[in-house]
Amino acid sequence: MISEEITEMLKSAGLKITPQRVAILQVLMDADIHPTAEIVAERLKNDFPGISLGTVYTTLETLSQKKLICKVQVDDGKLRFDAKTEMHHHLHEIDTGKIADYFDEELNNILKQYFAEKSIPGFDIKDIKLHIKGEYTNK
Amino acid sequence: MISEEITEMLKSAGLKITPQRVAILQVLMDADIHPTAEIVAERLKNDFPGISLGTVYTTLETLSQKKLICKVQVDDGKLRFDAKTEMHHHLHEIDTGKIADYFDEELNNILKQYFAEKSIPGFDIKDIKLHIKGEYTNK
DNA sequence: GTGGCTGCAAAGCCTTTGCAGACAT
DNA sequence: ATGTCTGCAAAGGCTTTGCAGCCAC
Repeated sequence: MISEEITEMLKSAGLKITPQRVAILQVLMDADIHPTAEIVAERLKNDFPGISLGTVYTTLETLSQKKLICKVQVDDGKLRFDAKTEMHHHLHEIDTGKIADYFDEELNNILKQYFAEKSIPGFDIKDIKLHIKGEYTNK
Repeated sequence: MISEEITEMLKSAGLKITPQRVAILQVLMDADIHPTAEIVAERLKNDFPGISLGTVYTTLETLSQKKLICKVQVDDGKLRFDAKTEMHHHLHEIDTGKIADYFDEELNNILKQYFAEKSIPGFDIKDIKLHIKGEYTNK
């Protein structure tokens, strides 16, 4: 994603544009996996040698509150972050604890249709995410 | 669940039968929500005034390794535990952070059939769990 | 110029670990 | 009898908080 789009995202969320925030969002959007705060800080070390881990934490929290990113948690106890906002699902690799994104439009349609017909009494669904646990067979 | 069944579960997992372990499993199985270690300890205070929080943690970890219970995590950063072993799903109430179980055999069948036909390349699925986020409308 | 943001350090909280005594088998 | 388990306390790791100086606006 190009820097101007990121700037625009921050601006429309009512946040000041700082180099750190732009860089943190950039890292998250380019990330293959769902990084922890520490991983984000690590990847910023080249461009921002002086960046503070505390700032990364607070920035991620801020972005999360503004709904620009999401928090993700698995059973390893560390908080991870996700810049994807479209409906998607997660593949948990049991051995390594890694989480990959899983996009499946056909599945989304099945789920939407299912819950359109059969709603859960008294519960208003905002989001559905599949957590698919398993392991890679050959690699 | 009656105490003899719990004893049997522990025995077949190769664990020694101690009053603490039986009580912890009992609490988890009777729990309406998914308790944290602290909540479990709290509920045990009546019957085991001297029980240690550390013991609760280590016991829950042991039970989890023996697959008698599962770890559950949401975005509040606390580890929670679940004694349900059948396939089921979770309703996250956004406001309160509470997690309720959601059983739906019809949905399970749809998911099983879907992934039987359309497998994910190179990925061997062990478990599928829906995390349904939303809020209760009227209560 | 002003309010918000960063960096740093300290504190906080949840969880794990180490060890001595106690217990289940 | 012995190997495991409990309780306690200390340590550990991740995250939050407080504050002074700095920066975007």
